[in-house]
Amino acid sequence: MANQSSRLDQVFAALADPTRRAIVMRLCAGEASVGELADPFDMALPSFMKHIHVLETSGLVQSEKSGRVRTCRLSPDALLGAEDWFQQQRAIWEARLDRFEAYVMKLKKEKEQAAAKRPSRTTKKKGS
Amino acid sequence: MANQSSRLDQVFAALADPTRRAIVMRLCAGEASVGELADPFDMALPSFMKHIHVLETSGLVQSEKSGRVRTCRLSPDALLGAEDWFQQQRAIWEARLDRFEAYVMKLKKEKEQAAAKRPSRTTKKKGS
DNA sequence: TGATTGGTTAGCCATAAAGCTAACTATACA
DNA sequence: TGTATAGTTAGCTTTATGGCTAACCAATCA
Repeated sequence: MANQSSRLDQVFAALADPTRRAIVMRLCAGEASVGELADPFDMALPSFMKHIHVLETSGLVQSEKSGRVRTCRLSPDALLGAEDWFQQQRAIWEARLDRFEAYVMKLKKEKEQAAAKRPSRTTKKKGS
Repeated sequence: MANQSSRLDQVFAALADPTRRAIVMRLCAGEASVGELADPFDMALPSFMKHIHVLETSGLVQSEKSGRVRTCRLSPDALLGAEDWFQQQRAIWEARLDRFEAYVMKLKKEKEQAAAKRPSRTTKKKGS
């Protein structure tokens, strides 16, 4: 029934295509008509329009038509939303690295203390 | 012939699926076996393994098998690569905003100067 | 008014994606 | 040695994606 697919799903899916990434990059530099956007691509217009539509339903791009020309512009919110996702993951990842480092330091310290007590067992496993 | 699809394509495509994002999030907290990863999902193992494989060919995840259990870990490089892409776009976008702001300021200044010369035309268009 | 331009709709096709079941391999445990 | 566990392979189905052509509006321009 439902086309249950989150905003992030749509944004990442939109950005998974090189044509669409190129469009986004182009629009970062300023708004443009469909024709201008399509020009560099060796692709039939209807195919190209599908990409525009994907970008639009993902929320990355907005457009409006005046006269017979449709002007597209970037809507940076969706882009920032996706960027946030990365930063959250990185925060978790880095926290984990910190914990890992703390763990390694603890191991190291224990090992040093053990070595201080029994100075001859430094390289051996199974000392018990 | 060639399966010409860039690393960024693959990373974004991998992240476009909520199951795979969840796996990445889980792996941010530390490595895990396929079984542990699959547990929260109501999905047959072969289907789940496909997701792992997608993540692996995208470079986001690495895994190795010891005995009969395969352990997966995040490889943060690909994640950082994608994050970079956003930051580059944002840099372009912000530079453009700066230029736009400069342009608006210039317009404003010109308008003020025009108003100083002909004080009664402030709201009208087509003054020529 | 008639032709051009800019975009849109409709519909087709090939391939890829995401899920399933069934059957199999190989390690580990009893 | 036999059984349970952890993945894996093979093969099937349904739906989504990315491309095309052909035909069709609706503004502009001559």
